[in-house]
Amino acid sequence: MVLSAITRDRWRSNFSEWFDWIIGEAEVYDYGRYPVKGMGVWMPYGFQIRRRVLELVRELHDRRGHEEVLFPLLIPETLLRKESEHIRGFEDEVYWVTHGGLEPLDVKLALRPTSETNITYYESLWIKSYKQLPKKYYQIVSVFRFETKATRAMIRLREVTTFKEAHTVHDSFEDSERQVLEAIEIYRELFDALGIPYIISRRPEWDKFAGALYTIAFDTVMPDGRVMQIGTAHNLGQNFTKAFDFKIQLADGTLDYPWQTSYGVSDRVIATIIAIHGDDRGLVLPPLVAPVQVVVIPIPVGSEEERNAVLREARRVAEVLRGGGVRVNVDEREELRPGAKYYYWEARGVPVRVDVGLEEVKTGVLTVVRRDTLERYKVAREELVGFVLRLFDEITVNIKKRAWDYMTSSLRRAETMDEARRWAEEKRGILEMPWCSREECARRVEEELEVKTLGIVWPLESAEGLRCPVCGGQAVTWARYAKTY
RNA sequence: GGGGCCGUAGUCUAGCCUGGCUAGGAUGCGGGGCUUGGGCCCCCGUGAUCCCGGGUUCAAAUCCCGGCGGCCCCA
Repeated sequence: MVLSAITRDRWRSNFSEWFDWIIGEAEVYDYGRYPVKGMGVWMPYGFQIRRRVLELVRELHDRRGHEEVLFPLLIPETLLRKESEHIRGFEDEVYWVTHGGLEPLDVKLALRPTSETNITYYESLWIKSYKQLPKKYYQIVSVFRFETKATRAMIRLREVTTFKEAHTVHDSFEDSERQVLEAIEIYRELFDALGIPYIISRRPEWDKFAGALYTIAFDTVMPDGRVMQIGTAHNLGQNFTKAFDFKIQLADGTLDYPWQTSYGVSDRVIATIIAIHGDDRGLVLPPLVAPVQVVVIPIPVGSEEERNAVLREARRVAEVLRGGGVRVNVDEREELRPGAKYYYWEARGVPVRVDVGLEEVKTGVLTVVRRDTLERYKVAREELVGFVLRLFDEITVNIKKRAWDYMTSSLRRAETMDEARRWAEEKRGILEMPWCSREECARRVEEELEVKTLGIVWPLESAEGLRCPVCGGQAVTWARYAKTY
């Protein structure tokens, strides 16, 4: 019974290939053969992971007074064009419905790329008074973007099937600022619960959401060292309410345009769970979102009677676990040998496995194996539930720590371009450098190091006393750079 | 935006350059036997309009053109 430790060679050195392999192998997402570019299919196992993640997302929003709604998929061109910055940002990647049957439409209809416009329109109908505020809506829907760059399974899609977008309305700028902080808190809690590490940046002016005052973004580092945006929060100011002539009555009786925020996460959260926690054998799922938390593998040997005893014990073990609130599955398939089942469930990232053979039947001591480290434990049946529940916590803590360690190790600070160039040769992770706040200087860094500007450290960190490594001027803040998805 | 590689059973792949046999193998799937503590083995069977459209040719998976789709690198 030789047990090799986990490896992450393929995961690390050939991440792209690994990712495409595992989403198919684990039956999460079928991508690459739907006859429309950039669109894939959630398979049953993947759908269950997605559902658990969405349960968490809903809970985090509901708990803070958000109300779930559902708006139409089609947005008339007239509505989408109301806010000029907004449409300018999206114009070249909107899908348009131009015909109804054979009849050309008078007004083209957009497949929503995001829903600020049609939601603001309805808010202007529903909300009349400051007494109704703050108002927090959210919906979880498909959005469409005609990506011109290469599309990627779950990461860069033309149909993003899991877009949670929250939209809020406030009677003052201050309250909208408070709301941005709440959005950040929600996403912190979300990512913390999933063990996903992140950094928070304020996006540069030239990369903020089209129509926003500013954008705060969550990024994480993928195994290949590239950085991926996993969540954003925007303060929309009064840009959309003005464009829609949406006024409310304030406490002092005057009329004014309310303030808005919006914030979103997508399929990329699920892609990140897969990417960040995985290893060469496949997925490693946090118990919180694992469709199957424990798989029981019967090992039937010996006589008919002995084999039945093993099966009975396996089922009993599963019942005991179910009684403890654990999602458990007994793999009774006869056509597969135990070894094949181990590989099967490991690829799917089931957090804990329990083996039941003749030995376990005789002694009442079970063999428990954890997915994240593949460590084995011998556990008396009476202690199983408590042990497994504690093990869930341990796994959650362990994979989170492992992920954060990786993230932290991929963060570098440099104060000169020479240092930065040395960093760029590795091309892994995130670079932080003092910045004078001039776009020109950040652009120079982008060009020379072949990176993108993620933005500035949030919350704001002063770089007073330091020099901008590009122009030599007074630095104001720390800027972040990385190769991005 | 620019460049490169690729598309053959459910999946992976050989064949393509140098056109010509029944498109070969692995895996999967169905049946049978033997097994079962880390992907067992053996036998039988099954499964492909060679991505789509057009062209060249006596003959196209193979060569040419166009489209659709996937992957990688660079801006």
